[in-house]
Amino acid sequence: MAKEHRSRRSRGSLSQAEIVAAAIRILDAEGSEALTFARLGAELQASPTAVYRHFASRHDMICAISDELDAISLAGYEPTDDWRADLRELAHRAWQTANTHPAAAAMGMNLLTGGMSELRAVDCVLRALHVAGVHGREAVVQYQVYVNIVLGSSAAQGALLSSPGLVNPQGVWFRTQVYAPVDPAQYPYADAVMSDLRQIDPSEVFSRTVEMFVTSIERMLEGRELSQSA
Amino acid sequence: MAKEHRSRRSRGSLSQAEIVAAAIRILDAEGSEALTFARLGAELQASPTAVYRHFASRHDMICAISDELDAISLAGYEPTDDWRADLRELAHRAWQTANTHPAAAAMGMNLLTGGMSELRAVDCVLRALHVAGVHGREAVVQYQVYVNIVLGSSAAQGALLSSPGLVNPQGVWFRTQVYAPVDPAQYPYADAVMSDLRQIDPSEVFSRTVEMFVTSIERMLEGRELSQSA
DNA sequence: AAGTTTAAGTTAACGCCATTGACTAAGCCA
DNA sequence: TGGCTTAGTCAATGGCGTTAACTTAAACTT
Repeated sequence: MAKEHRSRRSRGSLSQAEIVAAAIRILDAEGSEALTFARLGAELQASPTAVYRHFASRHDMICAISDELDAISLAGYEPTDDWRADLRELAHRAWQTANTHPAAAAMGMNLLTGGMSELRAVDCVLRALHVAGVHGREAVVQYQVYVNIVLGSSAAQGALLSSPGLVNPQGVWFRTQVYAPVDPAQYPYADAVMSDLRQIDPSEVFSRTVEMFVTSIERMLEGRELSQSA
Repeated sequence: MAKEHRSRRSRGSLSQAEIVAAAIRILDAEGSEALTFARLGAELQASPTAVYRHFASRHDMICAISDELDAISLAGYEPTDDWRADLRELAHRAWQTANTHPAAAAMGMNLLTGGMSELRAVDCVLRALHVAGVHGREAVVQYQVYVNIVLGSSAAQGALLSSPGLVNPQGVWFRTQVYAPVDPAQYPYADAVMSDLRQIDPSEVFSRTVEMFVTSIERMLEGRELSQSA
């Protein structure tokens, strides 16, 4: 029963990058509740408090994790001349990341990380808008709409996938707590489509949302041409 | 220094409704970190653990708070025959609630509460879509898009308003942590609009997003008419 | 109305967690 | 080689959600 003595990690063997990688491993395998300093220490084969030499607080670490999600999403991305394809691609990448690392996405994807990868992501979206012909203040507003939509939906997807009890074996979602003794006639519209509600494909909803955005940009550009020719 | 003895609360004097009301009061005044069982007990002038007679866990209580946010948003809402106005009105109400109770909104607005008010909200949105002429599976998908957008944006707004250090005295947002030593030339598009980024009006972004949704429904209906006349 | 039952409110405790301060030793520079 | 800096470690702390056992007042029974 003697506590197994761990050899002290050599000086400089830890880094923010390694800690973030370990954290994501834990989140993927055991969910958001498992991400504690104790568990992190075990994963790193280091003292639980060693992390504090690299992050000021848990929140700081989570921001770094979130920024790493941005980095993962952008890895290998190359801008093109097709702004539609770029906006779809960037959205798709965020969505993919949320599906690959749901707990991490639920935890940090709607946070402002203040990190380099987030800045790069901002730049990529703004570039696509610029290529489309959206500039200045308008670009910033549209950027914010896009980010809200893409990151909001992705974070929600992460939460859905990583919260046990919300997803059944077939992978479709349902409500844990049934709307108890309610008169169905009181909520006829909800009642009528209850069965459909359980069978929504989240990725279809997401791509619809993204298409909605792309179309709205197209419309804006069309409107601009009209007013120019007038 | 003797501990002030509180007279025991009489037997049925606590209720889920009163607890939720107290919780929202605390969240509004002191932010999400202040919502502890101890603080809640003080607010209710009751034992911290008394809450457990009414909610199975903290998470259950938060779901109830979230459902109350739905109730607040819907209070006084009356459906009309104008589906556009109804969708705007419902979105505006959620947004208003997020601005009035930011910490509560940040905490629970993208949760599935399983409560009655959520069900009523679902019914209201589906009704508006039905009036518009969107039914069945299509209605469910559009409903989900709408909910993701409205609740996602509102929850993000709540998080923004309730996280200290993200909002300056003038009310416009900025990043706490500046993107440290980065070559501006590496992210030219982000760099070019940095000053604009700090001056976005979130409510403008929100109404743009809602208009985008309404317009996309209109377009869908137009397309439907075209294919019918063909 | 008296006795019984039930459960809401209380009390005290437990275990987990993030965080801190003091300690240790490994790499670095003079 | 010897001191200095600091990453890694250890031990302790305070706050938190949660639980079990206890109290007591309302409600039910006959």
